[in-house]
Amino acid sequence: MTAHGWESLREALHARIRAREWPQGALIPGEEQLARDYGVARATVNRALQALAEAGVVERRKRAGTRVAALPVRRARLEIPVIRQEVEGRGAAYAFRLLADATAPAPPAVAQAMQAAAGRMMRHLVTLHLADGAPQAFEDRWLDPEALPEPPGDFAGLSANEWLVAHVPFVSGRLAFLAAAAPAEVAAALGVEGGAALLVSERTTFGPSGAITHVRLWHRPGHRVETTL
Amino acid sequence: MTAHGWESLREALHARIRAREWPQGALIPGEEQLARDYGVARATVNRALQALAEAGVVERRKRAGTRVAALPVRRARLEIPVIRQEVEGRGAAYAFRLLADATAPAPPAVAQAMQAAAGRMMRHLVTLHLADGAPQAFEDRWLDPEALPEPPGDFAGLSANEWLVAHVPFVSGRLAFLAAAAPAEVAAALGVEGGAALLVSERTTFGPSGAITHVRLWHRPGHRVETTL
DNA sequence: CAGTGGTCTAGACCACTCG
DNA sequence: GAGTGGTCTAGACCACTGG
Repeated sequence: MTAHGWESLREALHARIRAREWPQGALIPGEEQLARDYGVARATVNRALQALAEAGVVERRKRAGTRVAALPVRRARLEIPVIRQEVEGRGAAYAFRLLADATAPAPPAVAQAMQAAAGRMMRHLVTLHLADGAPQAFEDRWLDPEALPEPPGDFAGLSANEWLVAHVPFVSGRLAFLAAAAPAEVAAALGVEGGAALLVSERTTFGPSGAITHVRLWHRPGHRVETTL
Repeated sequence: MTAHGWESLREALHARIRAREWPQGALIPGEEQLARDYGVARATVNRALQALAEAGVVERRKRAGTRVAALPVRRARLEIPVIRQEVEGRGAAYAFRLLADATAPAPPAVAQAMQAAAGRMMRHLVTLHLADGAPQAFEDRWLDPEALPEPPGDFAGLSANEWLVAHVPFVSGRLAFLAAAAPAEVAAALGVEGGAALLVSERTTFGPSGAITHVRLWHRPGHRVETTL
């Protein structure tokens, strides 16, 4: 019943939960009680329980106490690197080609994702990312010029992604992964057959004054997004 | 320069970082200094900085101090629900059909992912998950019987996934998302055309005594894995 | 070896919310 | 209204690691 640090205390409590000492949904003792039981300060118990709550093992509510989660939800941490970093991290040379740069009315799906009026004029950028000359990802980006604190200029030398992370304060964003068959334009750029199954990541980024950009990234065949739980 | 809680302190420091007061890679003041500056206890500064570190905004090392991260890596938290929960959370009725249950030598790819000897005999389960009777996901699971603390019995009434989360202590796992064209068997079960682009999640779970199970989950067309950043 | 972050303690106050 | 978790303080010790 002794624990020296909050991590070992977390393990001790986690073990008791796994052993069904407290069944699913059951109330476990309060922080003060556990602090006495284990001979530690209440703050230490608090940290251990917060870690378990963050891991989805328990649910905590004021006044109601701490309960064993009915069905444990796994939470994974996903790291989303800038493409250039990902490529260079593999020891490959990064490059990109700006395939198109135009101003056009945003398609309905994009406008909806960005919570903007349908048909709003936005900057549309199409970029191909390369690793050692081989196609890595096909990027389709819509950028709301009104949301930018300063005009970005052309994106010939610096990718839009990197310009944005350096110049626009980030507030929140939405990210989704899905699978889709490659349209002809994407397939041609990536050098795959039309209709090939590709992993697509969609990202909408919001700044202080609303949506900034919406990106659809078609990854090369075989690309995997990996994480540990 | 006053901050009342660790969250407002985190915001204050984040704002100074975004304002380039400390450039990328720069060392920011130590905890003790910041505690004096803001008139709070060092523990409060510690919590604020730990939150920024977890968000990828700063990097902290003992002795070396806290630095502004060179390129901010976005970290997203993915919640991986049990399929039944996901379905029922949408208000649909969950069901599953066990399509196959056999013992067979693990294919090389599976054995490698589970860090087991090639050809090791494992239990192979094929399951179709349904939401309101409509196919939701096609599951291909390999289960190492040696890694289980107790024999699981048949999985006719309780899905293998739920039996495992309830009976096997979880240590770590690997999760990957990819896109793949549906093989004939999967396409038939999901009611889609062969070769359709499907989102696939692969998961390998490790217990105290090694790999427990390896799962390949073919999601229905249009399925998205979403998160916020 | 010295400075930094990591952690723990004992005590306190507060916000929230359940009964 | 009362009990719970959330947070803060002031002080302390320690592990790690860069110079």
